[in-house]
Amino acid sequence: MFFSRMLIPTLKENPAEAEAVSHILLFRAGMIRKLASGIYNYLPMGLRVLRKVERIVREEMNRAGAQEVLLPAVQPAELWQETGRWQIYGKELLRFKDRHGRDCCFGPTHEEVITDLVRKEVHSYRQLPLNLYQIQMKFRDEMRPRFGLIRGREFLMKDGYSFHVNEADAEACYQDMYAAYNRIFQRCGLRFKTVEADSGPIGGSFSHEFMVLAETGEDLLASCLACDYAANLEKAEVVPPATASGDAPAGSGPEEVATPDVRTVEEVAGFLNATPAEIIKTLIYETEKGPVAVLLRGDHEVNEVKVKNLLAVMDLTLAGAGRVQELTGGEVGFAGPFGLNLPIYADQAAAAMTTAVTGANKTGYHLVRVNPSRDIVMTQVADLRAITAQDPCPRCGGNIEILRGIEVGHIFKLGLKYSKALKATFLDEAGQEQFIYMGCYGIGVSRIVAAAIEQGHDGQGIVWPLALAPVQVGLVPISLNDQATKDAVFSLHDGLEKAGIEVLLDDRDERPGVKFKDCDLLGIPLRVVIGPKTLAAGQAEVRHRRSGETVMVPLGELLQYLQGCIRHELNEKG
RNA sequence: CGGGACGUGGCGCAGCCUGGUCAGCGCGCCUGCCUUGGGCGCAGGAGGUCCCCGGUUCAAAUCCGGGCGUCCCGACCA
Repeated sequence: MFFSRMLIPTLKENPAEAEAVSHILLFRAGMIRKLASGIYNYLPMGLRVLRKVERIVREEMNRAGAQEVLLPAVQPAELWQETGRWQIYGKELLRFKDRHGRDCCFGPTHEEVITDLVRKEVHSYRQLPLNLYQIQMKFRDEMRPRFGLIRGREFLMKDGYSFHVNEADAEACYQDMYAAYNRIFQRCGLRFKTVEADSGPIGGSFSHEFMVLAETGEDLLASCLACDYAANLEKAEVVPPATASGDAPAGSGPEEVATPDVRTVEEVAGFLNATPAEIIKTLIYETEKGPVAVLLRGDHEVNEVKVKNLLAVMDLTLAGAGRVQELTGGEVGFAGPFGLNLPIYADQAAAAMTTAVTGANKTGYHLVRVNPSRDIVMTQVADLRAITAQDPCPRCGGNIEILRGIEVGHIFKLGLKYSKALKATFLDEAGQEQFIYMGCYGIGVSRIVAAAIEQGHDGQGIVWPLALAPVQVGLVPISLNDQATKDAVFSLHDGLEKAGIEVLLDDRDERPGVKFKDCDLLGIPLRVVIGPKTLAAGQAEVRHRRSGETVMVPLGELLQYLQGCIRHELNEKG
């Protein structure tokens, strides 16, 4: 591969519109270009990386017994109406009409299509189980695409669906996929964490997400330092407080105190000379089942997913200022659990407090010396807050650390949701008609490209894991005007290619400095420099991108040396 | 969808407040010379509906109104 003939438009300056490192570097390295918000062109080098990820995913999926298919990107509305998602999905679903006026959408996911295929072709338990996957462009009309490839509207995804005669069989498949996913991300050379995830309204006993660890990740996860427990923050259980609740505080009951213009937890704490942990905050939420109040200790954060799951609601929104006034009688900042005509859900930590400060539902007033178990009528006490680094691990009691990650994979059991909606059934051994049990497994292929950069970069540019690099070796001649150098470098290029090594020869009429900069920016793992001086010594200089380490290698041993580096690097990752 | 910002040669920006003298700078690109171990130097050159529409004005990149696009924060996310 010759640099001079490739479309690799590298840039010296950062693009104004990019903020995330991966976005900036993909852009500067000439790997992607934006066509519209959240929609990108992949240029040759970017596409090569994407293909590398695809290839690893394919190999491991196939190895795990899955079969590749390719489903249509454009789907008819009828299927979505059958599952009811045509109505539910919202504006994220890109809808349009064909020339006949039929409603269509660009597929954001393919449960409908795959289930339709299977219901038509599978009728007997003898045909099951079946594990089908595809690697395909999806389109989700995100309200806010961001961070380049991390959250685009159009993105490449591997989505797989499995079909089973029963839940036990689905679970076995889930375990296979779990193992396959771990192999995939390992082979991609990523530092990642497998975490328990919220399975959402679809239910199912478990769900896992695969998170690439990066400071810039959009997701938070809790990970135990002592055992292997790790969970998405949305999911991580909080251990109930050890102190027994119900001890009445010494002295009298709730007392109203004037707290003019004191609204936030911090303000209340400061004003009453208390700590946030001695305050109960009352959040008023709107749901499709009506408004509710949620009680939390002042220093804790609500976990809305837990609240949603407890209430079994889809919509959960903090009430606006007007509604709060209407429902509590006080302005925002003075809501409390007394005299509310609402169901009250208390987090277990709030419920266990012995003496607390709450709002008085009257602007300018709070109540002190509140004992929740004695004074507050609580509809239900539950785990409703987000875990913190101060909480113990719910499994072993060890210390928890909170990490950031980028979700690159998600597996979960779908159960019968789609097979019931679409009537996908089979006849079992007894001739009984049964619904097919399903599983679902996704990988954000294009997102992995970006995630790898978020995790692998330095001041000079991208630092690819060898398995994902667009090419393995960058070959840089110091001067092409020197005939000996020119000859050496071209024959070396051919030799390496023949040996199956991916090499990019920088044959441009540029100064060495320019080539070094671009080589670093592109993140090519191994750089071979040939110049009159090294040539005279019968050697080549090999530089490792990640470590910056430079070694002189005799020309005769170069191929072997490079092969050794590549093999070592790839094998180490499984 | 709420909040904030931006839109000027391919890219990054200045100019706008205080209308004219303003279309400019750096990078990139083209030609030539020179140079060749970390984005070199010199000389010459090409390239712009100043996002769009409308208004104010003798005069608009600049002021006003509307629209479109893009980015950032938030909400949202099988």
